[in-house]
Amino acid sequence: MDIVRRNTDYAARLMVHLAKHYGNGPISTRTAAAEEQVPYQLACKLMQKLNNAKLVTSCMGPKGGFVLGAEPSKISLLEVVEVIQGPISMNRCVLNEDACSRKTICTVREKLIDLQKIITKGLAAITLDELTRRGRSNRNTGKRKRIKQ
Amino acid sequence: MDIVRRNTDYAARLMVHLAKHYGNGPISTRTAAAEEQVPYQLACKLMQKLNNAKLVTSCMGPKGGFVLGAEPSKISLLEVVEVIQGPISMNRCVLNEDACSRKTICTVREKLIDLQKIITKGLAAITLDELTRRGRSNRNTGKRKRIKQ
DNA sequence: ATCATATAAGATAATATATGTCTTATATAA
DNA sequence: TTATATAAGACATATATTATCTTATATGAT
Repeated sequence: MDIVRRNTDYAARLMVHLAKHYGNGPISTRTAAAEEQVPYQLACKLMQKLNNAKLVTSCMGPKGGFVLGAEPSKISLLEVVEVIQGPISMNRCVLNEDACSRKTICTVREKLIDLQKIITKGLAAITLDELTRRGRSNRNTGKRKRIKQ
Repeated sequence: MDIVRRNTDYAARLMVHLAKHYGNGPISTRTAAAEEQVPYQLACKLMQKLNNAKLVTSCMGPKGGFVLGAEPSKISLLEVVEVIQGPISMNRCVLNEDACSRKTICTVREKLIDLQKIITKGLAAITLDELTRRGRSNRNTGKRKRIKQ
C-alpha cells in the first residue's frame, strides 16, 4: 500500500488542473476529470471533499465549476493528502496518544514521530504552483493543450 | 492507515523479545506471543515469514523455537517492516517505474523519492538492540489486546 | 519406537479500507 | 423555463489486511 493513495493522486491532479487555470473562472469537474484521466463520478466526490475543506470553492449552475480556494502557491500537497485520506501516520501510537501505555519511555515512538514530521514537512513544501511550473504536460499523449476561454 | 502496520508491529515485538533473550537458546513462539500480547496463530505466520527471510532461525521439536538470525545490533526495524509488509512506497509511481509516463519530467516524483529515502534510512537506523536497551517492559506496544491460547 | 511439543504450510474466514457507481435533489446562468 | 452544473448520500465492488483453522512434519525425551 502506498503512503499517497490513488484517490489522493486523483485529487492532486484535479487540483493541479485548477491551478493551471487559476484566474480564468470556474472549471467544471467534467472537464477536469476528463483531462486528468480521473473517473468523473469519483472526481465529483473528491471535489466535494475538497470543497468542504475549503481547498476549492464551488460555483453551481451552467458555466459553473470549481475554483481554487487560494493561490496555487498557498496550497500544498500535504493539504490535499490530509483532506482526502486523512493525516499521515507512522503508527497508531503516534497518531493516537492513548494507543500505547509505554509512550513516555518508548524510544521507537520518538523516532517514528521524527520521521513523521519529516514526511509532513516534505509534503507541505510541495505547492500547487510548483507542480504546474515544470513537467506537467498531460499524462495523455503529451499533446499540447489549448488555452481555456 | 498507518505506514507501519499492525502485523509489522506484532513482528517487531516478537523480534525484540528474541533480542532480549539473545544467546539463551531458542524461544518458542508460544512464549513470545503470550508475553508480547500477539495472537499465537498469527505469531506463527509472522515467524514463518521472518524465518524465510533469514531474520530468525527455526529449531523444531520440543524445547525448540526461534533464534535471531544475527546479533540484535545487526537487525533493523526496516528489515522487519520489509519482510512483513513489503517495501515502503510513497506512491506507485515511485515503486513501479511503469506506473506513470511522466516520470522523467515529474518534479513531484523526485520529491517523493527523496522522502521515501529519508523514511527507509530512518527505519534502517533503528536496531533491535536499541529497542531492548531502554523502555524495559516491552509489552503492549499499543495494538489491540488479544490473547489467544 | 513412541509420544509430546514444536514448527511448516496453506486454505479459508473475517474485517477493514479503498475505490467506484448510481440516484435524487438543488442551485443558477442563459 | 431549461440546460447544466454541483450536493449528498446510498449502494456496490474491489482489494488489502488480519485472523483462524487444519493437516503435516521434525525432533528431543522417555
